Order: sequence, then structure tokens, then C-alpha cells
Amino acid sequence: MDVTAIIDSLNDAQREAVSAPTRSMLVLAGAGSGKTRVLVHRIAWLIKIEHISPHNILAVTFTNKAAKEMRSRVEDLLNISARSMWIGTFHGLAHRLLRQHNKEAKLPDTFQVIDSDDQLRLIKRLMKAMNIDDNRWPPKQVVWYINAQKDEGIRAKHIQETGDLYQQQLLVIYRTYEDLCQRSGLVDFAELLLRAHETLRDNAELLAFYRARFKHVHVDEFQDTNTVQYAWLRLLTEGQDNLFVVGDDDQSIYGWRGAKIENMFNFQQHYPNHLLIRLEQNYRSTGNILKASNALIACNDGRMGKELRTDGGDGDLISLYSAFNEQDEAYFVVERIRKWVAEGNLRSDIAILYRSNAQSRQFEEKLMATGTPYRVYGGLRFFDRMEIKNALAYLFLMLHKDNDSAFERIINTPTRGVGAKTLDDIRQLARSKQISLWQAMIELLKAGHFTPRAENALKGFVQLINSLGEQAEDQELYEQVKYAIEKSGLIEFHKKEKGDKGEARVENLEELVNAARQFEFDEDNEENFSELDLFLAHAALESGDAQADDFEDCVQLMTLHSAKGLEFPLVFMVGLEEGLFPSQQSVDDIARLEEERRLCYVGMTRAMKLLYISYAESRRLYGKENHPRPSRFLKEIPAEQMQEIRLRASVSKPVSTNTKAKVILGTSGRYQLGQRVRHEKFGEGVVLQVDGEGSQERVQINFANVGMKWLMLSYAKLEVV
DNA sequence: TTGTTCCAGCTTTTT
DNA sequence: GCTGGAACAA
Repeated sequence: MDVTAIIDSLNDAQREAVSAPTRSMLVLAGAGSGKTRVLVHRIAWLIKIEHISPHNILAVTFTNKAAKEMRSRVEDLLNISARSMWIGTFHGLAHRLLRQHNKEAKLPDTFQVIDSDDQLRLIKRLMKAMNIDDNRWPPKQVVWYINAQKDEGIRAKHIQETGDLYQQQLLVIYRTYEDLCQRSGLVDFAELLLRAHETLRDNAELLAFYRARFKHVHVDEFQDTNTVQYAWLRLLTEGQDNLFVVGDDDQSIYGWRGAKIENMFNFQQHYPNHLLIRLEQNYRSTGNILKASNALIACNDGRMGKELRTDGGDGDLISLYSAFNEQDEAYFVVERIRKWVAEGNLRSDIAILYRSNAQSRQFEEKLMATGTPYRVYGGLRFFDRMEIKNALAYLFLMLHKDNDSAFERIINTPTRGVGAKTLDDIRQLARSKQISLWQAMIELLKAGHFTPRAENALKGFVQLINSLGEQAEDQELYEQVKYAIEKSGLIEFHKKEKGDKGEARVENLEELVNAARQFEFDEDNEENFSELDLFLAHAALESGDAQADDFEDCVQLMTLHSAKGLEFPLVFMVGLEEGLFPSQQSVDDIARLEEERRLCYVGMTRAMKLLYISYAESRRLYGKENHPRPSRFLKEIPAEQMQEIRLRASVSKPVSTNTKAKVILGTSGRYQLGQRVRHEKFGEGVVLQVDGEGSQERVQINFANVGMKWLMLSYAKLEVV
């Protein structure tokens, strides 16, 4: 292969980044400027032109999806298998490191990764055992505190005791939690990263080995790295000048999760020899969308500075719709979708983006009513579902009897007659003798401590878990899974659940068997972990997509956060209201407000051709009627790029936006907002909206007797009262 | 052990 | 206004 295949398709800036001689590099990649492309081509360049072995390349991403995509794109481009290349998420790579060097990491070789849900349960249990008031110290806040410390690389022992009782208690819980995890070999997400960092830092030999191995280190979405992640990267690359990072400070939207946008500025200090490259050529959006986005983000201070441009035309103006209320907003969006589809376009090219998940409901209802297929992103992921976690807990416990989280989860699921009293006794003994719940149960059984009923139940449980373990020895992975969910009675248990909920659960369990069948066991995985072990770790680290890819053509609904990295020809950004977007909690803090603005920027730059922005003048939130002001972000978008859409024939009250153009629909002017009319069947009502033109013209009327209705003017016989 | 009722809480969530 | 979880009663 020659050079041309790798760099011909690139623009000048991209080409410079891809083909530069080895040194640290910061690629400031604007939205839609081809940042993944640069990473992929850079790696291809190293392998093909610089003859670097894939073995010597490390690439880190944040999501499993991004990691997979990057690997397959490199492989496609070069037509080789790049298996020996380390590409993965920070968490995945940290896990791999800890597995391979568990001794150096001071972890038992049976250590287990726990997800955030397990972590919360663990903290709750711990606090109960410590008799801590969970009103003063809500477990969620405790978890947040602990993770925030770990993200900063701070252990309990590093924290100074203060006189503050609240802080003091948090610290005590943190310390106890650390001990408990260490004793039972549990590793939460933040711990994976922190432990991986410490392990390298404290083992000169290991560190030297990995520094020698990873001759080139690449990072995607660098603006989202937290303190520990960056420290880990620095450790690996210190003195080597080989850290290649790609990021966009304007798209940093995870500060609240510990991401440090400062890492981008610090990088420039820490790697003084670095080359800075800006990718500002945008291949996604029209000129108007880019101009508007540029203007909005320019309102932020402390940026590295970047302006997106396109060679394409200006395209359509951004449309702004001021809705009467949230119902009306949803109606408007769905109506536009109907038109778009009627014009022969794909539903899957449409995204509805909102600030908070709760906003999806309105749109779902309206979409459902019009029979428009849609898909909501977010929500529970496959491996997070209760039934799946229960099934996995059986497998966990069969493998590691001392895993207390698994024990707690399934000791009475399905119900087998083990009540609170029985469980309390077990917990008590476990705590006082510092042994696992399983061991405590065995001891109490031996001592004949329980009532006959409880004893039977527990004996049956022990037998069940043991028999699963015995069976497993000569079974394939998927057979083990299948056997476990059947023998455990989980299938039966969920079948009994009323409604289609239970049905869905059983289906999910069957899907789990499938997932096990498809699980790719990495035989040459340097360490001799069992297939089941790796499958369970996989389940914790990769939560799995919410739904398996549904190939039906449907409208995409998601939060602005989950839209990052995606693009759609038609985008609706909804709920642009003060208090909602920017969110109430952010308006008093400049740093958080700027993050909201970046979020808005991320949303706008998802749009390729058409962007609709809307807000409601009145919105029901938590059961209360609100009259929010339009979002300040609307005023930051230049009027030249916007047009205001009006469905209503008459404008009830002027809105405080600065749009130049106005598009007024439903112009016949026969009916006006607020006009009283009479329908021969429905009785009297008030006109709420007018929409459409000519024979398509329709009015929405709120009837005193039958509520809101949409009527076609050409059919409905209306009388002005 | 199960069903009921009451009550807080309520942005965003790559792993 | 809805939901999940905890506290109750049966």
C-alpha cells in the first residue's frame, strides 16, 4: 500500500495531523470536522508508513462503541487484523491491566467489577450496618462523594479530618467502603481507573514495560478525561513525547462527572514540544447552522478558540417555534415530521433532542397517536435490567461464593421463604466474624440456628448453587447460562409477573443466553480466566445497547448528552426555556452555565440540513404550571440565521426574540386565536391554533364538553359565536 | 411474604 | 404528576 490511500482523502489540516513525525499532538477538532477519521488514519499511517507494529499502539476511547468502530475502521482501511493493538475504553483497559497484574495491583485474582447500581446497594447496606442516618447522608450523595474523590485520585487516607461533622462522617464511610471492597475483592468503576494508575505508578518495572510497549498513545474525546485518566496517560507517556490527543473544548459536557476541561490547557504545559492542529473545516452542517453555532459558543470565555466553516452553501435558516405549551410544542414537531416523511424522507434522519429525559413523554404520546415509529435512547440498558442482573448474580455466586452483593440479590429471588429476620441473622454473624454472607449462612446452618422453614429454604439454596457449579464444568458458556436461569426458577418467577412486563423479562433472559452464545472468548488472553469470568466482567463493563438494533425506520429521541457524536439531517431541539435549558441548577454558576451553552452548541451542530428550535410559553413541570422565559441562548443566536415560525393566525403576544423573518402559516385569517365558535356536534369552544393552508387548513379548538380537537376547516361546519 | 399506601424527589450518565 | 422505595398492615 502506498501513502496516497491513507492521506489522499484528507484536507490539509487533517493530513498534517496524520502524517506528522512522532511527537505529542493536540488536535483541536471541531464538531463534524472528521476527528475519528484523523485518529483512524493516523494509526493506519503509523502501521503502514512508519512500520510500527500494531502491538506498540494504544488507543483509548470513552465508549465501547467508539472503540469498536475505531478498530474496525483501521482494519478496513489497511485490510489487516489489528488484534494485537490495544484499543478500548479507559475502564476496559484498566480492567485488563488489573487482571493481568492483580498481584501488583494488590487485588485477589477473583476480583469483580461492580457497576454503579451495585455500588449504591453496597453503600446502602454498609450505612445501615454502621447505623448512619440516611436522611442526613443520603446514600446517593455518599456515592457521589466517594466517586468524586476517586476521580481526583484521592484516597480516604489522603483526606484531612476536619471539624465538620458532615464531612467527617463522609470520610468514615469512604474509609469503611474502601476496606470492605478491598476485603471482598470488589472494584467499582472509579476504582478501576484509580487502581490502574496506582499500580503503574508504584511498580517501576511494570511502568517501564508498558512505556516500552506503547510507543504511540492515542486518546479520543480528550476533553472528557478526568484527573485520574489524564494522570494515567501522563504516566504512560512521560518523557516519550508520544501522546496524540483529539478533542474539542467546546464539546466538553461531562464536567459534572469529573471531566476536566483543564486537561486540554494543561496538556499544552505538560507537553511543551507538542504540535497543535485545528480542524475547523466542517463536513456536516450548512453555513447558517455553523454561523449560528459559532456565534453561540463565542459567548463562552476561556475557550481555546475555534471557528467552524464550510465549503457548502448557507442552506435554510434555523426555524424557531414558540409554542403555546408543551403539548403544542410536541404537536408542532410531530406535524413537521409528518411533512418531512410525506416528502419522501426517512424518519431515521430525524432527531428530537431534549435536555432531560422527562421531556420525551410528550413527544412519545404524539408520535404514538400518529402511528409514527420512534425509538427512545437512554433508559435501562440490557445488562442493567433487573432480571439480567439477577441471572448474572446466580452465575457470580456459583463462581465466587463470597460475593456478598450477588448473595444479597438472589438469596430470596425468586422468593424461597428467606425473610428479613433470617437474613439479618446472617448479616450479623458475617459482620461480627468478618466473613462473607455465604460462609455465615453455612455456619449458622451447621449450628442448627434456623427455624425448620428457613433451614429448608437455605439448604435448598446451597444445593442449587452447588449443583450449578458442578454442572458448569462440562458445559459451554451459553449452556451454563441457560441452565442457571432455568434451575434458579427465574424464568418461572418472571412468567408469573402480571402484564407484559414479565413476558419482556423472560424474553430478555432468553436474550442473555444468546449474548453468551455470541460472546467472543479471547483464548490468547495471556491470563487463564474462565470464559464465564470474562463474560461476567464484560457484562459489567459493557452495559449493552438499550435495544438490539432495530432496523425499522424510526424517529430518534434522545437527550442532548447522548446525541454527542451523532448527526441527523433534521434536528429538533426542544424546550429552550430558562430553568429547563439552561437548567435551573446551572444558572447561578458561570462554569456550569458555560457547560450548558456547550451542550446547546453540541445540539445545534448535530444538524446537517435543517434545525428547528422550540420553546413553550407555558409548561407543566412536576405537576405545576410554569411560565418560563425563553432561553437566553436564543438571544445569543444571530437574528440573521433565524426565522420565526408561527402556526397561529394571529399573534397573541409578541415574543422577546430577535428574529428578522417571520413565517406565518394558516394565513386565511378566518379564525383567530381565542375566538369562540360553535360546532354542531361538539358544542361551543375556543380556537387555540390554526395551521395549514388552503384545503389543508385546520384549527384546534378547546370544546367545553369534549376537550381539545383538531378539525379540518373544509369539513367542519363552524359557526362564529 | 405480600400487597398497600405514603412520601420524597426530580438534570445530564460514555464506564 | 409520576415513580420508586420504604414503611406499614394483613
